[in-house]
Amino acid sequence: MQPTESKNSPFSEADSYSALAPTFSPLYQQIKGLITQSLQSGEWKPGELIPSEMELAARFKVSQGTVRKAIDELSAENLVVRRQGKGTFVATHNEARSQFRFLRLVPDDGERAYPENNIIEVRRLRAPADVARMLELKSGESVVFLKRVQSFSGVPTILEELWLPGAIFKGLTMERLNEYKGPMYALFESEFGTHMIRAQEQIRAVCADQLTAELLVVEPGTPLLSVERVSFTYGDRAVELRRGLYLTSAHHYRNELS
Amino acid sequence: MQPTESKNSPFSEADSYSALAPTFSPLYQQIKGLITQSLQSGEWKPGELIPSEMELAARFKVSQGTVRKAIDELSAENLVVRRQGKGTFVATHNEARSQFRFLRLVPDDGERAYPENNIIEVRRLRAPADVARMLELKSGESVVFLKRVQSFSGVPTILEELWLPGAIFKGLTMERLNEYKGPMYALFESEFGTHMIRAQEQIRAVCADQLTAELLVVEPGTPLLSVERVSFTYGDRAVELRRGLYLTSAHHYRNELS
DNA sequence: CAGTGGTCTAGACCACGCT
DNA sequence: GCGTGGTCTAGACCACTGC
Repeated sequence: MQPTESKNSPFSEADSYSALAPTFSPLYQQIKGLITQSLQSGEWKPGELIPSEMELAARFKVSQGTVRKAIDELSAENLVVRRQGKGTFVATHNEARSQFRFLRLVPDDGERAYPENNIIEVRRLRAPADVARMLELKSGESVVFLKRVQSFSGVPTILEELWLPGAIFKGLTMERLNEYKGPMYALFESEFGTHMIRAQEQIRAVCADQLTAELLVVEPGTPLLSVERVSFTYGDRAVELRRGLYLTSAHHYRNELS
Repeated sequence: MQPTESKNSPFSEADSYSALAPTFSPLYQQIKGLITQSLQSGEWKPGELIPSEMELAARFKVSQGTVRKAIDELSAENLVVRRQGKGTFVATHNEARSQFRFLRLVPDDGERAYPENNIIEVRRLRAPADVARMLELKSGESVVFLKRVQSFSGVPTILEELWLPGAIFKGLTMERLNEYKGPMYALFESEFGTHMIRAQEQIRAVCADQLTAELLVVEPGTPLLSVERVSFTYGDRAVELRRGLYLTSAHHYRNELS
């Protein structure tokens, strides 16, 4: 293992492969890249134990400290989880710990609880232009469309539409979805091998139209939070577009700025 | 410099000060705490250069690597900024780099630009109960109340009310505020010695009431984003309460989930 | 007890910014 | 050329987990 350009190791003897490559990146970044590749390729699946720091150091022929720094960053990005005395695990949505990771709507008072799920509609259709653009597909390619209402202790609060690339989410059925209690990302991960690592949201205020009002059992015109989300899996591939309408009379969207 | 409990250094000879202290924290965390104290006390002011890693290592009698790890975390928390070849600086809001750090409203298309500021009202008054609670004051203590409209290329978009502890923000006047172009936090920092390090927001959708509609030049009933923010300075002291109403017809609140 | 991640040290060299 | 932070290594010991 060598830096992409120039000698970097204290023991580099032969700097004879003099550089053409203009890009330099530190060793630990390259290690991080290699580990990420293994995550992406499925060599280690979500929830599994990855090799110990010593083993990885041996595999890549670098010191343990270098592997450590690579894993530190992966851990900071929530791609892996370290557990002292046990090892390092691939991050998963199938854990109590990550139930609320992507759910920012919290009750104004009272305990946080995961909402009930009510699937209204599941269809396969051709991607409209805007959806295709967001999901990095060609317009007209197959997508899975999904509509659902989520309720907190019986009160309908979130109306959501999802678009997913048809190629990845082939066998997605309403039955499969209704069995599930927790976050949909847990199902996406275990059933379709697609683990979400980050997402980007655009938030607006809108008024409920007629249909929305009926589904959320509010007056038409009620102000709602419009949340449009694009989610990404390994390698920053966009694999989900979500458009949600949140009722914020007893909940709020919480955000931490730093 | 020693860990709070038990020997930790490879060279610790005398472990005769056998522990009563039940709490253990790593050396680098303690160093981090000491550096934070110096930041809080104003030993190094925003924008200033702090001592080099070698100097700090000598001061605290630890290795450079330990100081490095402490500063790494402070840097990750945006309390300091490292610049290779120059040194480590105390983070400041008086920099182009941090203009948009706490402003999450971005235009749907076009370049990001800092909005114009229009102060409507500045008053000293006694803290209402809810405000006092949020700012960790006693009900009735003096606060500065501030109301303003912010416009993007002439279009009024944000209506905001601020409450600030009167004890800290004594000489805050409308003139002072109107001179300023950039983020208010830059002024708070240089004029009142209060540097904001993080904030927490609660977001809802609401409808514009009569007065709001006039100030934002929209129809009453227009849906708006309600953003309530509490900001904190060193030591997690709450020092600002902000209630904003954002017009989201040409802008959106952007958020990154990870 | 062995194995894992977590902390700490010491020393080397690299990349960068300035003078 | 010097001083800064950035990278890399090697080796020691600590804290936690599970056999």
